[in-house]
Amino acid sequence: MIDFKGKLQEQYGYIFSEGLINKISEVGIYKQVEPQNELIGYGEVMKYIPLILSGAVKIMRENSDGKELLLYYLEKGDTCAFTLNCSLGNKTSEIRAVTETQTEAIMIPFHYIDQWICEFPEWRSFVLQSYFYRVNEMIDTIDSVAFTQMDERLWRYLSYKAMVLGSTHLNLTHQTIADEMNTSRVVVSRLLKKLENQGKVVLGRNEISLKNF
DNA sequence: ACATTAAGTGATT
DNA sequence: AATCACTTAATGT
Repeated sequence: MIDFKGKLQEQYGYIFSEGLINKISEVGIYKQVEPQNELIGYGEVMKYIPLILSGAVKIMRENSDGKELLLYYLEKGDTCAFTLNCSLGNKTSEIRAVTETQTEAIMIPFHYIDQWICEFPEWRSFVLQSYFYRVNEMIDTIDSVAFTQMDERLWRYLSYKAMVLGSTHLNLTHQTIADEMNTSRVVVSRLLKKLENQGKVVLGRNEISLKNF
């Protein structure tokens, strides 16, 4: 077995007690996933909850005709509120999770969630906090989708992406952006052109660089 | 050289 | 802001 305890300590040591860290290293399964791999599909049953050690996982909502919307990213130190939601409620996944970069995670069999809530107070607050945090983040995205103009939405999307990936240089097509924002490619192209004229981005084929960031 | 894919643009709803 | 229809540019084979 790979020794992931050090990484666990590094990422979660400041919230979790020694006892909990030990417990996690015992029952957790270390996984390294390449970019663009689907972790959870729509309607699947979750058997594990992930603790992210490094990398980024994008969480998307999808409707029946394959239209998608990016909800948020999971980063190091995060866990997925939706997984908690469907594990505790014994439901299938309402979302799709795809790795954006190479990602390291520890998968914990879901029945420990409940158990540890009683045993470890810091686990309970961790679970509650990630719930709280996601609810807030989702309210932000709802606001953005419902009340914000496309140009600003696009700028926020690019900024967020740059933040998560830790780079102002993004490699993606206008079509991909359109899909993730659930709009059309033409609109994205036009707005990107506008941003370029404002000096906020530099465009290339398959690439976008953010300026004054 | 040709086909394919990404991006740019005017006109219409 | 979305869709259509078409052009132009970049890339793969």
